[in-house]
Amino acid sequence: MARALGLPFDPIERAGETWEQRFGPAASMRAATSVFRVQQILLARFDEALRPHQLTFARYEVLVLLTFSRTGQLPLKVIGSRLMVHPTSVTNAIERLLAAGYVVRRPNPSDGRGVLATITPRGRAVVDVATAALTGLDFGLGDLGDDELDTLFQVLRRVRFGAGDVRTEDVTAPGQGGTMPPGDAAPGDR
Amino acid sequence: MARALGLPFDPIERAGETWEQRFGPAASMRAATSVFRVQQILLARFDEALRPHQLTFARYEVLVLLTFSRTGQLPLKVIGSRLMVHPTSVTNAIERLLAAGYVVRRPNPSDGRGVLATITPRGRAVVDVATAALTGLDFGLGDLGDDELDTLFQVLRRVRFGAGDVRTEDVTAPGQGGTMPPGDAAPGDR
DNA sequence: CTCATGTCAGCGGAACTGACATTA
DNA sequence: CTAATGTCAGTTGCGCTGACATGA
Repeated sequence: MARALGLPFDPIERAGETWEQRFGPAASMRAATSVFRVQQILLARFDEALRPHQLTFARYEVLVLLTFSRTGQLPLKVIGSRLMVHPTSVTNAIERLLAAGYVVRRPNPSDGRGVLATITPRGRAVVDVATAALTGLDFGLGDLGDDELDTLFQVLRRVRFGAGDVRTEDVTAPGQGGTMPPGDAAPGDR
Repeated sequence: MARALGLPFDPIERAGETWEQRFGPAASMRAATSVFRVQQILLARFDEALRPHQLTFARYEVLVLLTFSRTGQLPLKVIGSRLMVHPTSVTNAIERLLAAGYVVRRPNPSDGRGVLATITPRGRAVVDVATAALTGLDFGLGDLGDDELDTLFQVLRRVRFGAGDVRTEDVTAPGQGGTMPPGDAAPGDR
């Protein structure tokens, strides 16, 4: 759990005031610093909730992705590209999930180089309880209203798209997306 | 640098659609996941910009905090509480900064248990160039306007305060804060 | 041949725990 | 005495690099 600080002032706001006197506009620095701090808070909450199930948030995301596929299995490369993690991190996460009995590995019959990770019944069961734990926490964002949650998502999406997460020239317009069925073999997964 | 993905769709938006069919409202999950991804993007950008100066973002923050103090020195405990990091992490960061010649350590004359970190002229110089590098990147948030930067800060602040970063019962009201002068011996640093 | 997929060994940085010394 | 400050040793988790094997 992230330590509660209990300072009588907001350290980021305080830093922003000094920053403006010293360096100039502080809006970017304050926002970026806030992203870091909130990520730290959320990660601590998630990992605490998931630890009893021998999961970290990163591994939980892998399992959820597998449950979202039609057949409960995905090539490792798809896992990496969807979750935006390094190939070696995928290998490592799958290894841990394997040790916990949540997935099995097998060669990809349609690509001799590839490996398929398949979720097990135990894996599906732990996803259910872990998801209940996280939604019970409101994903750490229970202090925000629906409008604020959506605002947060929209603003951060602009940052993500600017970083090249998505080929924006042909992405479906926000708000009317979803014409493409979710599945495990979506075109363009690279 | 965080890998640019170039997916033809937004993986978080896609996950949110499936989530709603499977588990229910996805607003919290989408927002939380977005915070994680943006933090990853920003950290990669910052560390890339800071690496030539033998700094990480965490160590850069320590140096900036020191330049913000009147005398250029702070007890390690104050560094830890302002930057919200674990005591052993402070010790480690100071050790690295010491090795790079950016700070010196000395016993705290007014508390025999404590240690003061003092920024060196080299440290002040590297803060200037590193700050120029980061502001040149707009802290990774150049795709956002001033209004969005402020919205992001405000929304994330609600999350931070909810986590106990600040004793909200006596924090100065946002927007008219700043009555307390910035300094290195602010009351209530614990 | 090139390119893609994945593993392996190893490294760096960060956050943590528990034990401990020192001092307020 | 208790509580606070900080260090030390060690662990975990993550993200990376470089080298490599295998197969498309």
